[in-house]
Amino acid sequence: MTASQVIKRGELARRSGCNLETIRYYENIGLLQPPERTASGHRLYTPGDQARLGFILRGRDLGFSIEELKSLLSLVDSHHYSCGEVRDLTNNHLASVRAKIADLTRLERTLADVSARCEGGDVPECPIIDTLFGRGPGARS
Amino acid sequence: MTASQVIKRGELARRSGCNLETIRYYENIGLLQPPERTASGHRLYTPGDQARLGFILRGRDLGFSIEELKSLLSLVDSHHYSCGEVRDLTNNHLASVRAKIADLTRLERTLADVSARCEGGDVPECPIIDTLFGRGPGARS
DNA sequence: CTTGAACCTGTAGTTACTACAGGGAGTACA
DNA sequence: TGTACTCCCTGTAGTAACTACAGGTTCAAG
Repeated sequence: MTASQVIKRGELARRSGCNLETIRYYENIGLLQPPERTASGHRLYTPGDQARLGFILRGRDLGFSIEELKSLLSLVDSHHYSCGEVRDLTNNHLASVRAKIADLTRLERTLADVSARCEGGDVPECPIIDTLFGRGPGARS
Repeated sequence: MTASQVIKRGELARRSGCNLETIRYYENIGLLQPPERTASGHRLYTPGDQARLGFILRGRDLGFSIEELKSLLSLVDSHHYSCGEVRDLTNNHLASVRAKIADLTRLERTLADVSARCEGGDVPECPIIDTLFGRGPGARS
């Protein structure tokens, strides 16, 4: 490991695009392992650390939660993970993403519907307000 | 206002389906106005209060944020709101819901894609892990 | 040798709640 | 009248996933 491959937190933040504080946060919660330090306490990140942060950031972009990423990383760390375990975790996450899309799509339809019934303009009668007060058409309760 | 129309917090929670503590929370942050109290300090909610909570809960179900609900309620409270203002607020919210759906749909495609490339089973090679480490096919960086 | 950037630590703020601890009030029953 | 039990009161802490700040070292350049 040559010295040039080892970088400090600011440089890691710049290279990875991750917020400086977030890197420390990931260490605090155990996603990143505590890196080596200089004599005066500055963190030194190896290429391995950098790859691990990349893993975390890509996982985050895919919407994995911290807990899911911990599971994924502990599988990787165990060195005897199976592809099947990883796929199960991914498919569970995929299912929750699909559930969220379904929820939001229902919401979208309702909102578009209620907005379409609204004429806009300067009048004080508003079907949206009526809906929210439960006195619109098709109101339940 | 007859006494039977005025209810306490527990009853309001039961009738509205809202969590007991959430009612107090909505008062603390200014969504619900502080209700009348008995001599000993118990809150008494009028039908007007009950309608306002209903408004808030329906708005919440439509995905409006607390801040958006505050805006909506202050329009209603002003008694000279226009339908146009309400519709603008709704359409902004609708746009953000659509943006979320678009984000999640992209996510869903990527996840489905990467999961499909995964054979599962007991092997230690996994395209999902490879992707997360940035060494899968089509990896950027 | 001094300035300024970068680093260190712990802690507080964000959203929208939910839950709990520790106490006072209201009501039913013996 | 006592007491048991539920309800209500308050303030505070916890959740997810960060982000930001204050107050204090350390490093690197001129």
